[in-house]
This record gives sequence, C-alpha cells and structure tokens, in this order.
Amino acid sequence: MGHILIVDDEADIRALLKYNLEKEGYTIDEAEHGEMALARIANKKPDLILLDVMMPVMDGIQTCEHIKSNSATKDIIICFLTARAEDYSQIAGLDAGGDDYIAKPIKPKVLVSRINALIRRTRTVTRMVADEIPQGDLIIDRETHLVHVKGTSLQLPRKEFELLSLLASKPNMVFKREVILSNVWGTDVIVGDRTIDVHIRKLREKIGDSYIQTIKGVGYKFNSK
Amino acid sequence: MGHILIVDDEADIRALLKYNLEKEGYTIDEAEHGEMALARIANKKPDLILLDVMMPVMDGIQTCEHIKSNSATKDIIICFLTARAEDYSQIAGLDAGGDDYIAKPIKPKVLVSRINALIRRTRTVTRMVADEIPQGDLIIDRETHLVHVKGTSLQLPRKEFELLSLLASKPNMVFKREVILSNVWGTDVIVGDRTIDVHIRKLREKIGDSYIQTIKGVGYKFNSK
DNA sequence: TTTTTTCTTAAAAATTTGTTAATCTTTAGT
DNA sequence: ACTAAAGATTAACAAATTTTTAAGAAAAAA
Repeated sequence: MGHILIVDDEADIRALLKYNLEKEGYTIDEAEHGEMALARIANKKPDLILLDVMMPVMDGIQTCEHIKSNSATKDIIICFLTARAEDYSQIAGLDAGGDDYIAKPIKPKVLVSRINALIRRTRTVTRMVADEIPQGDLIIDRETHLVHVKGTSLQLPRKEFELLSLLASKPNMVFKREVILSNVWGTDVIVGDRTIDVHIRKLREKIGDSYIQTIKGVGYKFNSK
Repeated sequence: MGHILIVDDEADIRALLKYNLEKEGYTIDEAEHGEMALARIANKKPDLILLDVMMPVMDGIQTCEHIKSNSATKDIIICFLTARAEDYSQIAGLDAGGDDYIAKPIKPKVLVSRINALIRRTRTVTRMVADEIPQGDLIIDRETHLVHVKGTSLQLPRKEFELLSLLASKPNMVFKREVILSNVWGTDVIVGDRTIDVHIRKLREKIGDSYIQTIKGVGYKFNSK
C-alpha cells in the first residue's frame, strides 16, 4: 500500500518510526544519512521519505535538494523531521522543499495520522500556517520571510516571525500563553515567562501597537480591522 | 493544584522526579510497580501518572491498559518514562493510551515544562463550556474572549468572563454560591463571600442589570428573555 | 423590629504584563 | 576555527490591571 524510507542517524528514532508505520501496513526501508538514503532510493523508490534535518555526512536539506532535482525521484513526498529549535521556517520556504515536517519529540499518533494524510492526498501540502497571510494592511510572506506593513517591508528574526504568523493565522482569536509556547517554542520549552512578552514587545515596536492586543490573564490576539 | 503519581522501580529516579515536581507545587504519590500503582490510584486519583515502561511485577504498558480501560480512571493523563537504551518499540505502547513520553536520562527542566504543559493542556479542555454561548441579545465568545451585548463588544477580565460564562451556560438555572465558587474559583481557593458579589456587581455594571438576577439566600441566575 | 443576606464603595493586595539592559546562544563571514 | 554580529533569553524592576477584602448601607426575610 505504501513504501516509506526513514532517514535518521539515530537508530532509536528509526526503530520507533518503523514500528509504528509497519503496524499501519507500510513497508519500511532505513538509512542513516543522506548518501545511504540515495542508495536506498535507487534500490527501491519509496512513496514517502521521512528525513531528519540534522545528520552527518549529508544533511536533510542537501538530500532533499538532490531528490527533488532528479526527475525520477522528485515526486516522492518528503517529510522533514525537525527539532523545534531548528529553523523550520527555512524548511517550509525551501523551493526544493519538503511537503511537510514533523517536530520532535515525535508522538506516534501524530506521526501516523500525518503520514496517512500525506500519502492519501499526495501532493497536498498541509502546513500549520499558510504561505501568505494577509491581514488588512499587513502581509506575512513565508516564502520570502518578509512582513509587509504600511508600505515598507520588514525582515523579522525567526521567533518574532513565527510568533506573528501564529497570531495572525487566526485573527481575533485569543492565543493562550501555553498555546503560544507549544507552537512557537515547542513542548520542551525551558523559557521563562517574560520571553513571550519581550518578543511581543519587539513585534509591536516594529509593526506598531495596533495589531497585537493583550488579554490580561488569558493571552494575546491579533486584531483584524 | 495538581496531583501526580510516580511509578518506577528505581527509588533514585522516583526521588529525582519527586523533588523537581514538588518544587513546582505538585503533590506526589509513589509506587514501585504497576500493582502498587493501581492501589495508590484507588486511594487518591492523580491528575497525571509518570509511568516507567520497564518494571517488574506489572510493566508500564499493562498498567496503562488497566487504567485506560477503567472508566473511572481513563481520564488520567499518562506520561511514559523510557530509557534511551530500551527498545523504542515499547513506547509504541503509547497505543495503550499514553499521552506522552519522556526519555531518560531525564532532564529536570524538560520534565517540569513537559508536565506543566500536559496538565495545563488537559485542564482547559476539561472545562465543558461551549465556545460560543448565545443568550438572546447577549453573545459570549470564548474564542475572541469578547462579550457582545446591545450592539457593542466588551472585553471582560478573566474572572468576570468566567462567571458570566458559567451563569449563561444554563439560563434560568440558579447557581448556588458554592457551585459558583468551585467552578470559577476552583475548589482549593479560599475567598471571602463578598468576592462573588463584587464580581456580579461589576458584571451588571457592564452588561446591564437585566441579565443577572439575585435569588436571595440561594444564589444567582441568568435570565433568558 | 431584628436578623440575615446582599450591595456598594473604596482601598489594599495580588497578579500579570511591560520595559530595559545584561547575558547567553546561534549564525554568518572570514 | 575564530570572530563579529544578530538573536534569544533572563533578570529585575516598573507599571498596569485585576482580584480580594473590609465595612457600612440597604434590602429582604424572619
């Protein structure tokens, strides 16, 4: 029904992924790094590749570019495995890029349903946030990683960009601090309470005070006009 | 604020976990293996269980299955503890109904933030108030945290918002003061009797007197037209 | 009327967020 | 690999807002 190649240098992770996906009926192939991955693909072309970003020898990005630049393999669905700390906005914006990404720590249930979805509706990109989020006179462009506001363009640092993207992805909705933390910082966050505030402040400094509103005791929200 | 049961056969590990979680304000119960865990649960139901996978007598997976198959306990959050060296396929027992897992060696900070996130996440879900409560010309929108009344929108402070939500969730039903207290303030908070009155007064001030009615000697109710 | 319960008001207490600057961390460039 | 620059986080304190208390007035019940 589906053949999946798992590429990760940690055997533990591979075993975890393999176990869960085999139970779903997928056949599994494994590789420890990019080069080995290419060899495995040549051997048997998978429908989907689970690709760790951080690897020795040949990292995930390079591997992905290889695969996507080869016409024989460019239709293979690629799903990145990333640690939250990594720059996944870069991944999302990659032209040669993957179709989705799953953040570590990996939860089997999430993994399985995500993979199923990817395989089922092949080529349908499911990303947490749209590529372009226009909100009134503010436009967030994930592709160029730019925010256009009041006629000018801004280059925002990673965290600020992700934070703004999250808030703007659902205007008027209040995002509780926990939600913000788990989405922008990840579940293993070890950041203090004021970290969000500081980022909010920097954002407001750059895009103006009118967009982000504080709901005391609850969280923050992005106001649509 | 939260009660956690730690199940691990190694006393050292239990002590480490206990120390860090107590520092966070959680109350801790301990068990050396699955059977003992079930006994502890019967004694006092925890909000979350930290469950070692590898244990003598009754292992983590079995224990989890037990807990999740009992309707009285199946809502307890279960977080597995797994050794890195262990076969990851064991965690796959997350199918047994586990909500998350933490890999050993355990880093205190990761532990604490993960547990906090798990407890907070499921606590908010537990609140069974609808996202939007429309009552005649008054609409309470939890998503935007706004109350729409008489053509205008109001931003209410948290306690006032929760109080109004509760009353409006069941129009015409009288909420006794104790019920209001336990629902809005929680069971372990000690606040004076006048606190409710003051909040009611502020609400009436903002939304008008017609909605909330006092039933002397009993409590308050939200009038539907 | 007397007692109990709720209202009202103002002020105190507690909580939450804002701000700044200093300190780590990461990244990019050499 | 080293250094400089940019970004992220923390700490400490300030400010703002919310929550709670206290205490007398008012209203309802006994």
